Formats: sequence, C-alpha cells, structure tokens
Amino acid sequence: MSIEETDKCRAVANAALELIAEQGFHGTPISQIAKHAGVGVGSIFRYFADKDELIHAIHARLEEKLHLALTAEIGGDLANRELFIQLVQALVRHLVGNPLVFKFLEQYLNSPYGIEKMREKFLEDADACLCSDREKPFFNLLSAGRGKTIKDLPVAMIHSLAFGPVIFLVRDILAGFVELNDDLLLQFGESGWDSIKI
Amino acid sequence: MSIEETDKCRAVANAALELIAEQGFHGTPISQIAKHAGVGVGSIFRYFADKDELIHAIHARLEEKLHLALTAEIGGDLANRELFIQLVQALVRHLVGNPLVFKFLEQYLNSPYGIEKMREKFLEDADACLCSDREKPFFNLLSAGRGKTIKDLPVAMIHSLAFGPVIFLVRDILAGFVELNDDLLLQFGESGWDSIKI
Amino acid sequence: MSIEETDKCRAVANAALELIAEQGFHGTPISQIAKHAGVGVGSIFRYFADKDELIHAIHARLEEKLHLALTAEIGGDLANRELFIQLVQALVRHLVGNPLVFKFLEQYLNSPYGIEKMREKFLEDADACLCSDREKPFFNLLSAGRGKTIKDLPVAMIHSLAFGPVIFLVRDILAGFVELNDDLLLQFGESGWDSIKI
Amino acid sequence: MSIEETDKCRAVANAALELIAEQGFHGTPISQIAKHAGVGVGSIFRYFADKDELIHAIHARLEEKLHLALTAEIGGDLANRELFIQLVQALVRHLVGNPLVFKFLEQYLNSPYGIEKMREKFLEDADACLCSDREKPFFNLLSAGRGKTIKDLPVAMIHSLAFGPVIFLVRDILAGFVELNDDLLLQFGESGWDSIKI
DNA sequence: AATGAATGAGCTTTCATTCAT
DNA sequence: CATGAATGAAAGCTCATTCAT
Repeated sequence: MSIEETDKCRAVANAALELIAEQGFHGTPISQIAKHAGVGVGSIFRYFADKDELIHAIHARLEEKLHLALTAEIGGDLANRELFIQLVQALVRHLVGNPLVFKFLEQYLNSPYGIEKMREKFLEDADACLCSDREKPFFNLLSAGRGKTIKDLPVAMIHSLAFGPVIFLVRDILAGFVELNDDLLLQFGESGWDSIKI
Repeated sequence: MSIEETDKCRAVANAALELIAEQGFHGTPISQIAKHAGVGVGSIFRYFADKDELIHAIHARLEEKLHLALTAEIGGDLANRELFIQLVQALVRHLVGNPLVFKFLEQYLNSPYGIEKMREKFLEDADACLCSDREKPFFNLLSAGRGKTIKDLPVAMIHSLAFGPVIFLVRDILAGFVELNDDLLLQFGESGWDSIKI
Repeated sequence: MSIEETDKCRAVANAALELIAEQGFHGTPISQIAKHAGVGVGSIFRYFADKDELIHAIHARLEEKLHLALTAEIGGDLANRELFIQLVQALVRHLVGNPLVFKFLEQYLNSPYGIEKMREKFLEDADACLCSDREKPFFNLLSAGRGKTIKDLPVAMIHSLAFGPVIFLVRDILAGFVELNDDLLLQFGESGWDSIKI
Repeated sequence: MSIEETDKCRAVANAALELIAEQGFHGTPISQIAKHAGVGVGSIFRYFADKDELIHAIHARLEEKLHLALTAEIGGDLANRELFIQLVQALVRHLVGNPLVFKFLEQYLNSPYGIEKMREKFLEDADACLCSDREKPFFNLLSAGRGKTIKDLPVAMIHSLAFGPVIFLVRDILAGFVELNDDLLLQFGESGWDSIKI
C-alpha cells in the first residue's frame, strides 16, 4: 500500500523514518512514533494496518523518491561511460544528502522485511528481482550494454560491481571515515566504470 | 567479552548463530536458543551477561574465524594483482561456503548492534575502524600499494571498491540470483582489480 | 431508553441485531454496525448514549415484539390444555422463524447484560421479575390455573417446566440437531402440558 | 488441553472461574485473574497458550467434575422413573451448590466459545453432540428407554424436556426467585418425568 | 443533524532476566 | 554449576467515545 499523502500520514511516516533510522525497527515502538509525530497511537493504525505495513510503506516511498531523483538525471544508455559516472555521482549525492533514507534502507534490505519483499517479487517477476527497486533504472540501462561496452558477465555480477562500492562508500562517508569532494567523487565513478567496462 | 570456549558455551553460540541467521535477532528468543542448544535458559546467562553480549560475542568469534581463514591464505602484498584476485576468490568462497556466517554478519552490521560497535571502536581507535574487522588483513595490505599499483584514493574508498562488490555478489549468490563457477569467479576478481589498479 | 422509531434508528438496531446475533457483543464493534447500517458512527451515539444502551434497547424491542406476537395469538386461560399447547407451538415457531432474535436473546440473557437487567428489575418490581419479560403473558395466564388444572408449585417452577424445554428445543433446532414437523411440535406441546398439569 | 493439576495452575483456574462467573469473559482481563490468583501475568501463559485456552480448560474441568459428581450417583437405567428423579435432584443440587460453576457454564455455552466447541464436536462425532457433555450420562441412559417407558421422540427433544427445566430452575433459584426445599425438588423431578414418560 | 477522523485507555501476549531449587 | 518456573515491563493493537467540521 502506497502512502496516502495526508498531512498526518506524512507526519507519521517522517517520524517513523527518523526514529527507525537511528534506533532500528525493534528499538522504535509505535507509541514513540506517535508521540514524535504529534499524533495518537490509534491514528497510526488508521493509516497503516500494521507496524509492518507502515515500514513497507515507508520503504516504498523512499524507493519511489530515489527512483524519481535518479531518473530525473538519466538521459540514456548507462553503457555509456559518462552517463554511468554521472549516475554513480548522483546516487552517492542523494544518499549522502539523505542519511536517514540510507540508514533506513540499509536496515530494511538486510532484515526479514526486505528479504520477504524480495521473495515476493521473485515469485511474481523473476527478472525484476535481480536487483532491488532502488537500482532498477540503472539496471535496465546496464543490461543493454552487456557484451558491447560492458563485460559479458551475469547481470547480478555487473550489478554487484557497480553498486556494491556505492553503498559501502556512502556508509563510510556517513560514519565520517571519508571526506568527500567533487574530484574524489569523480574518480570514484570512473573507478566503478573501470570494473565493468570491457 | 570473548567467548570462553567451553563446550556448552560453543553449543549456545552455534545454536544462536543458526537461529539468528534464519530468523533475525528479534525473531529468536533466548528460550529457543537454549532449547536448540540443549541447555537451560539460565545457563546462557552464566556465560553471557546479556542477550546483547551473546550477539556481540558471536560477532567477535565470526570475525576472528574469518580473519584466520583469510590470513591463512595471504602470502604478501595485496597491491599485487594476482594476490588480490586470489583473495577475493577466497573471501567469496568462504562466505558462500558459510552462509550462516554471512547472514549473521549482514544483519549485525546493518543493525543498531553493528553501528553501536562501530561507534565504540571509533572512539577508542580511529585507525582500526576505517574498515570493519572483517577485512582488516585486506585493508592493511591494500594500504601498502596506494600510489604505486593502486590508485591514490582514500583508503576507505579503495576499501569500498574492493569489498562492496564481494558482499553484494555473495548476497545474490545465496539468494539464488547467480550461479557461480570458477571462470566467473576469476573474472569477478579481475574486475575488482580493474577498479582499483592505477 | 426505548428505541425512538426513526428510520435511522431502526436501521442501526437491525444492523446491530444481525451482527451481534452472529458475532456476539464483543465481536461486533460499533464501527461495523455503523457501516452495515449505512450510517456514521457518530449518529449511533446520537440515538444511544452507550453501546450498552444500544444493546439494552435492542433487547427491549425484541421483548416487546415477542410480547405482541404472542399476545396476538392468546385468547384466554393458559391453564386450559389446548391453549397452552397452541402457545408453546406459537412460541417455538416464532423463535425458529426469527433465529437472529433467538440468538440475540440467548446471548443477552446469559451475559452480564441480562443479569444486570434482571437485578435492576428485581429491585424495582419483584413481581414483574419472577419471569423474564419474554414470557410475561404466559406467566400471568399460568398463574391463574395454579391449584386447579396446574400443579400447585411456585410460579417460577411452573415457569421453568413450561419454558425451559422450549428454549432448549429451539436451540437444538437452530443448531440442526432436530428436524421439526407439525406432529412432533404437537407432541412437544403436549409433553410440556404433561409436566405442569395436575 | 486438560488442566495440569499444578498448584499454581489450579489457583489460576479458580481465580478465573470466580471472576468470569461474575463479570463475564470480556469483563475479566488476564491481569485481574493474575492478581486474584496471586500470580504474575506471564505465568498464566506458561500454563495456557491463550486466554481462550484457559477458558476452554476451565470448561473442560467443570464438565468433568460434573460428570463425576453425577455418575457417582447413577446406578442404572434412567428410563426408570425413580432413577431419573434422583438424577434431576442431584443435578439441581450440584448446580445450586456450585453457583460459580453454573454461571460459568451458562455463559460458556451461550457464547462463541461454547458454540465453536459444539461445532468441533459435531464434526468429529455427530451422535456425541446431540447433547452437551454435561448431560452425557443422562443422555445415554435416556436413549435406552425410548419407546419403552419414555416417549418415542427425537433424542434432542427428550433432552430438552428433561434438562431445559433444570437449567431454568437453577437460574431462578440462584436469582432468588424460588426457595427450594426437599419436597419441592421431589415434585420438580416428578414433573420432569411426567413430561417424558409414555 | 450527521459525519468519521482522532484519540488513548486498556487488552492480550511476549520474552529477557532472575533465583530458588 | 545447571535448571526452568516465575516474573512483569513493555509491545502491538482494538475500539468505544468525542468533537470539529
């Protein structure tokens, strides 16, 4: 169920996002979310059947925003070196600029929630599931170049080479282990390309 | 507290590992661990002050084993292409061969447990913390080559480029999205090198 | 408070009757009643101060209807064998023909609702309370014959002998344990008479 | 699941019986039962998986006790007038002497709990279900005489004639509407027989 | 007058932790 | 030492009731 964009609904989703990103799913009781959102507990269950549904809804919204943010910048074929690099840069910037989003998604994807979600998708559409929704636009555009400008490896492997580094880098940036600047980010994007180009 | 290597203690840790890997931290009550380990609940609290301590202890043990497994295979300078590739292969094989270990660590590192741990370390020893313990041997050996055979980027960035793909690949393999063979694994290792080599 | 016979009011009472008969008092939220009645929740509280009051009002209405249905068929002295038998038959037919009414009353009378109600009545009017309202016409007419055609036992005992079987029979019929026909019903009525006649 | 006869277990069951008899299932929170039993809430769930299971267990125990109390006094064929009367007397005495038992059973049998229970039984053993467990000994012994000393009516109908009055009488006695004495009880038993004898 | 979104007290249930045996 | 029965704080969730619209 996608998030109905009521004011109250968004307040709840935002409060939940903030708290869960810092405390985890199980460290964040509904009552706390309610208080932080300035809402009664009961109201949360008006909008979301379950705590689970709330979490899935937040995930869906974040994926969607991410999708929009990225597709806005994508012009064409990711098998094209410059485009690939631009997108890696955009992705890193988006996640670093929205740390709560990153922290939430990290937890979500490595929890029973995300795994369940992946299974569901796998059953209904095996192809769609070779990557998380987050990178679907990337994924499609990468597939196109396989065997031409991009190595002829299984899609999941290309995917790992392209996005594994991004996630790790963002994690380290948010943890304060790396100070990013434009030049470094450019080099990082180029390095990613080096690993998948033929 | 590291795991005292009593028989009972190991039984508990093993039971916990198996159950947590499949069910998550919060899906695995102490009582279930006790039953699965053939031990009384009370006994668990003799060895581990807390559920948290149990989890951290398991994590520590897994890191240690991983460390041992990998250093056993390392001969020299990772800034050397062949060595790097061998190590990526060894790491993938080890994790794919020990899925419970991988699943546990994935959860741990992306949960408040792991994050808290990272913070603790950061405070006491900034250097040690630039990478997770898991890849410390890699990390040290990679540092050595920076600016020579390896790009002159921040260590954390090199680290992300080198290990991000590994983790993502293992995840996809365990999820059944990729079928691995020796040739593919070799190409994967080479690709990793391509991204960090000068 | 008796049911004001507004359209909306009756719609609510009917919806509540249907739902409660099948799901019980506590399995039937006000919100469900409102939906089923095509009315807003708030409106229910305009007509009935409480959920309790709604339930008591429904009970009162059912008693009244039962009263009317039965007195319509009563001509005279129940101490008269034929009249008694006719009335037992009418009562059984009425209840079997209105299963929701029966199910509601059964629950009501055997719940704190009914018991509380009985107490109230007992305090304000001991006589009225020697039987449930439901059988008041029966009761009065039976009293008349005590010591003549009917055994000289306490009224409540006569009452139990006369109506206990009816309620039990209806319950078994509605549960599908007995298939009724005219002949059986006649014999049943005669049997009831046999137990109270001198 | 029958009640394990631990001390604590019995304390819980007794507390629950008392409270539920007076306040109903839904007026009696587990926390209150725990307090009244001098036990922690958690302990209740050690013995009973559910609130439902607790209630069913109490019911089962009461049925069993009733069964024992009555069969202790039964010597032979209920189609025999004197035996039937003795048993009606015994049943009335037992229920009047144990008002909590009566109140609990009344509520149970007329609630979704009891109805569900009856359905279960009906599915597994249609015959057994024509009467509630409570009267099974009665029932079997009555069946024997059908067509001989007892009217040739459907069993459920005989059952209604024989036990409907008992339940109603007990209810009225406990409500204070009838003052019982040995003579009245004897006449009551005889009246019951009058309704079913050929 | 009618509505239904909002509320929060209160319920059932879980589970880490303790401690008497 | 080892055990597991006992505990109760805390969680998720429901629903009668209110009140702004």
